[in-house]
Amino acid sequence: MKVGLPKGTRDFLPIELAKRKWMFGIIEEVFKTYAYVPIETPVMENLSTLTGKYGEEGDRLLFKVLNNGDYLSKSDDQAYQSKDSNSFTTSISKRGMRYDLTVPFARYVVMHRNDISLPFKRYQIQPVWRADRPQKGRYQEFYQCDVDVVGSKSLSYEAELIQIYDDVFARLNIPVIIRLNHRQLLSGIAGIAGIGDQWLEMTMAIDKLDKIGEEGVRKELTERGIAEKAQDKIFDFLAQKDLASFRSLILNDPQVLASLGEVEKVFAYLENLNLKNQLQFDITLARGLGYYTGCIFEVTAVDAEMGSLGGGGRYDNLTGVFGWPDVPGVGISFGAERIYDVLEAKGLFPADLQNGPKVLVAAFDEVSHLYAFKCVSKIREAGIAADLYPDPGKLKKQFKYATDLGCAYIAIVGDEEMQNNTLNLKDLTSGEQDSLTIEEIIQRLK
RNA sequence: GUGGAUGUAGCUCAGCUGGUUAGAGCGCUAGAUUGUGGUUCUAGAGGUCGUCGGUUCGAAACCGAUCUUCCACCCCA
Repeated sequence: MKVGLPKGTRDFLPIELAKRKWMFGIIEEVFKTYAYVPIETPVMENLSTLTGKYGEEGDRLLFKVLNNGDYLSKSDDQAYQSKDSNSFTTSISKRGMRYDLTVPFARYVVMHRNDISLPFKRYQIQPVWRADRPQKGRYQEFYQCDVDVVGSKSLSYEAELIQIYDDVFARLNIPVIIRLNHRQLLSGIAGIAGIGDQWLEMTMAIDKLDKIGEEGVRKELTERGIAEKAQDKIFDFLAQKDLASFRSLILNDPQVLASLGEVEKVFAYLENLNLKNQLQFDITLARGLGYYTGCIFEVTAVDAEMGSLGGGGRYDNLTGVFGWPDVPGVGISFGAERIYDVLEAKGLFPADLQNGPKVLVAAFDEVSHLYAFKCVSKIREAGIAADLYPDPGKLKKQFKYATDLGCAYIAIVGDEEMQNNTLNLKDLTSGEQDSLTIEEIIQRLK
């Protein structure tokens, strides 16, 4: 039997999991501090809940779950004959695996609207699945950490979420740039440039400005059928680096003015609050997911070659498709795998992440092994992680096992120790050792 | 989904234009050392050369398919 893993998925070693838990712990702690509560949703959703929410591209990346039973006899034979994969798929698959945490959350809010009170602030740390082609920092199974609040239009939440980004990355010691933009500012620019109906295409093109430059963006805009005159107008706006100069370009377009006012208000909330990371208004920031309607965010590491470490935005009508219109919401997501990779690359995990027991007890012979078993029990009763090596005898083996496991101490028991009612406790890092009673050891290891 | 690279011991990698029994370092196991790990020395184990098929007297090497990983797109965390 040849063993292997589906592509884009991974196992985690004990030390890796210790690091991940440390990272998730910090993120979760910040979420709780800002008064968000945890929820969970199932791995699978009805396919109808997921399809159409992420655009055509997203539908292609959805993992579908094959129906149980004799699914072929109930399949759409006509779709099969005409090689229509989409129709055929829906006839043999009614469930899919979650693609992100936001859409399932929207479904959750609608279904539990009588059990939650608005504004509802929740966080959710769970894996999601995408049938994307894997690359570095890009997997088919990966964790997202989402914080969202639904049921309020207050821009104080935008400010709060920026604070959460700032707080988490400061605690993780990763310097980041938090970029902020507004979706309607983008559509407003498109309107002023006379291409209001093509604003989404414009957005996708200018999103790449830092990657392909002005020339590249212009080329792409031309390919998308946007006239040169309109392009010039667009680039007038893109050249503006701050809000004030941006404002001077907007004549009297009420929609754009209002959006700009929203961005300004977010900055006003954060004024004098001493963010530890850089917050930047960036008119070129665009985010793919179709459902954002207001402010949008993205976080990138200052000095690491890694895509975005997180993103989010305001979606004023996400629950509408599930039958509950006009519930505004805003949220952000942390990309756990990428943050992990940055932490690893920069050596930012604490060195003392304890993944093994605090102490390993080593016995010298069968008689002392019986005694050692009772010692381990007492240490465990005191709430200290302790283990007993199963085979008495060779100390070399027991030492090696203790080191490999990451134990801080080893406690050796032989004739001498049994007579004196002690154990020989050795600090594996410093090499110091003492003869101590069980009580003294518990005191020392607490 | 498109284009391109990659795969040899647990890990990192050698292996010439196809030619005896496929190597090294690290790691692993045992011993030196029957009350002390990390250092040192000695010995040892470990490979269907990603998989399947083809070309050839002969394939780790050449060709095809497939899978994995990686890179650039697309998109995204």
